[in-house]
Amino acid sequence: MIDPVAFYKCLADETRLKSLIMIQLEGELCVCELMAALDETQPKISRHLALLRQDQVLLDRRQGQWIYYRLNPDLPEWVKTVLAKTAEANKTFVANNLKNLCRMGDRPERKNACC
Amino acid sequence: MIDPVAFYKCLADETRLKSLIMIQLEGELCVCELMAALDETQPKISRHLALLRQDQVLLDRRQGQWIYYRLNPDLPEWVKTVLAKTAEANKTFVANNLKNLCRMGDRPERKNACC
DNA sequence: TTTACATATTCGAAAAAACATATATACTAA
DNA sequence: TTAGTATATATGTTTTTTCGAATATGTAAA
Repeated sequence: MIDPVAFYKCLADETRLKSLIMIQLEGELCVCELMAALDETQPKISRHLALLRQDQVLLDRRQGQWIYYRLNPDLPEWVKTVLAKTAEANKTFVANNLKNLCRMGDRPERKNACC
Repeated sequence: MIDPVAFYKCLADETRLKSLIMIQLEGELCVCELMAALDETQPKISRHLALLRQDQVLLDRRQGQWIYYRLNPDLPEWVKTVLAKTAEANKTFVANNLKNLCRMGDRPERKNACC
């Protein structure tokens, strides 16, 4: 059960919507990757992700020093559809941000520093 | 072209989201019908509908003293999908409001007074 | 043209959301 | 243990949103 108004408040902010779209497209992202892609401060990203986690839209997982966020697979079907369609139809909205996205998983030589 | 953040701000308020869902389900509703269904004041309904009109989500049409609001048929496909899925999946969210909905079109004997 | 009804808009106050800054926690490697 | 990196949270402030109340506009009927 999810409150539709609360869900849409999650999407009604540029930082959160871009984070969600990029996570939808990439599968999983950590805070420092989002900081680099969105060019925003750490507390700002962290605060918005905390909100998405509290509303059960995202799940988090720690791996070493990093905390990765992903979509909650138990979301209702209609919510998954909304998120998928939104990401698919708004790739240009995050195009410049995706350019600045460096995936740490793609660079195992960097064991101890983010982007 | 529609700004996805602005679009989701439209959905991020109980009055607006319920209005949109009911309009999606009913096809077209006027202000006084929404007032009765949502049990809210006239300026409040009117103000929220004005916002939805400004953002091109709704179109309005005057018929006599009443102004009917309907979905803008020229919205992008992904937006229409989001609205349709949201309405379909959240009928219980507006169930009590639909109970209080009196469609003036169904009562042609009332030529000069709303619900 | 007066009266009633439907809707829109304005304006100031209240509530909510977002922010920057500072600080706390947690993990890693030396 | 210490230093460095990543993330979270607390706090006070600013911005945005929402609201109620009053008022204005437009239509219809008498």
